[in-house]
Amino acid sequence: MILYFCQMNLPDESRVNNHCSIFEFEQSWFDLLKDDEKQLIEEHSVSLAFKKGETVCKQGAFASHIFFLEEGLVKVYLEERNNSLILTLSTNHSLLGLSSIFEGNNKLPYSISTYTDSKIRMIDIQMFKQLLKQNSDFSFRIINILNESTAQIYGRFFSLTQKQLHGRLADILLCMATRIFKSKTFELPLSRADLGDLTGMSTESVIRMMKEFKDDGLIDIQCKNVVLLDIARLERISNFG
Amino acid sequence: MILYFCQMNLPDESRVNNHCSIFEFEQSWFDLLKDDEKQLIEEHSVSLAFKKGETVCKQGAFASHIFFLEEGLVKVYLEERNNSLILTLSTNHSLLGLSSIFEGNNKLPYSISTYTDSKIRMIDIQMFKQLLKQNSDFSFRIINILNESTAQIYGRFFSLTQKQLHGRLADILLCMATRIFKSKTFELPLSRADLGDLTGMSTESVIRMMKEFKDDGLIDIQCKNVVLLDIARLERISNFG
DNA sequence: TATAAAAACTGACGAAAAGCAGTTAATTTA
DNA sequence: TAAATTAACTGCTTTTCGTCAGTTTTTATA
Repeated sequence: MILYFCQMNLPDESRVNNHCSIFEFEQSWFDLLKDDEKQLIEEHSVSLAFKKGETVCKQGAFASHIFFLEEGLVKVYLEERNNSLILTLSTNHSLLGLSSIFEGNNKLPYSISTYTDSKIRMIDIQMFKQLLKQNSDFSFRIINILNESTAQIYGRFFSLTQKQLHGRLADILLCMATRIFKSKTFELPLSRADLGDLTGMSTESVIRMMKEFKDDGLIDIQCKNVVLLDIARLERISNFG
Repeated sequence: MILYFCQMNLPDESRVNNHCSIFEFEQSWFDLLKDDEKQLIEEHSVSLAFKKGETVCKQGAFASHIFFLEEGLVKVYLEERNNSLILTLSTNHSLLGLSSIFEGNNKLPYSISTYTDSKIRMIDIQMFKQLLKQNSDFSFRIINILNESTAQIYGRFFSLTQKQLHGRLADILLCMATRIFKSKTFELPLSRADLGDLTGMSTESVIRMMKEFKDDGLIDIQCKNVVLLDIARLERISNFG
């Protein structure tokens, strides 16, 4: 039985929250700025259109912008030698690249690339820092955003280091359903290799585990189309590890 | 040959930085406060003495304080079921518990406990938030501190998920030498089990790897006393994975 | 629409690392 | 200072998971 665009009977966010890789802001930071500050942002930023699969910024490059994801889906990832680790997926209205606001080091700590066609506003980092220094309501909000993101990273850190493949895959599937697509049914924008980078496992293992989940009636997959069939059991797998 | 308190011929910080679990602030945040704000901090905080091994705060509890580690060595860690994962070790002058400055959630995201007798100033979190909202130089500095800590977590995240035991152990040993003890020779304050929680490996594996390193002439250990003998090779192991 | 290229998938194999059960050594504590 | 408890260590077994070497399917490109 495949449900299309089912009424969401989705897991309780607060429980999934912790092991989730997706990063979404409801908070509006822009509204905290004064009119002249808003204008400054507009003047010192441009909105660019990126195609699916394009690189937005490269780890190690000098940080020149803060990125505001107006629309799209992107991955934030570390790359070193042949290994790559996805830190978070980010959707609409995320503020990215905040980690480069660090006086000691002006290099980007991660790379960002798009999964779908995306619109990204690139905000001059010097100007952004200036606003942080002059508007404390704004910077307090940014601290909140940073802390939310840190909490997510902690959850993923725990998931990837303490759970085994079953748990990690369950985590990521639940996360996608609740956080990105807000539906039990969705079309995966990531390749199996990307799922591997996201869960810290090999591409082959991703495929094997997905097949196992399918055989067990937990999910249904046809290539990119995923349906979560038994969320309660997926949650148990996620919690059990 | 065992060197005691050798002149440090220690690895280049910038290279080790990334995979390091230790967290140390040179930056002074207190000086950015105005006199009356400093006074507020003093009035709304107490300095407590913790014995070795004591718990400072528990994950999941309501966050009521920011912790300033005036003296000592502590671990910041996640605990869930029987698993535990050390996020960072922190030494003198670290500001801890900043992650709980998050409007949406006032629960502590991690636990903290001491390795050595420690002096910790507990600062009322409401007052701390108040200062952040009114003093943007101060909150900008806090953003810097948060970002430094995030960068460290990323490095550890990468290390624990992409490297195997050799690399992870090398990472942590180099890190201790450069960051905590600032000497090739040091007395380990952590048990083998703690090293396991820090490197994401079992206690037995820690012991086995340490023995292997010893047999290979990389380090010398006698129970708690550690000497790094071949730092260049340890770095190669760290980089190679 | 044919061809090339990239993803998805499969099965066999082996390496890495955890778990177990027990011993020895080092600390506590009575 | 002896007994009890905890930590460190060892060898063996088992599990997990990655690697390799393919085939099949899908997608992109000429």
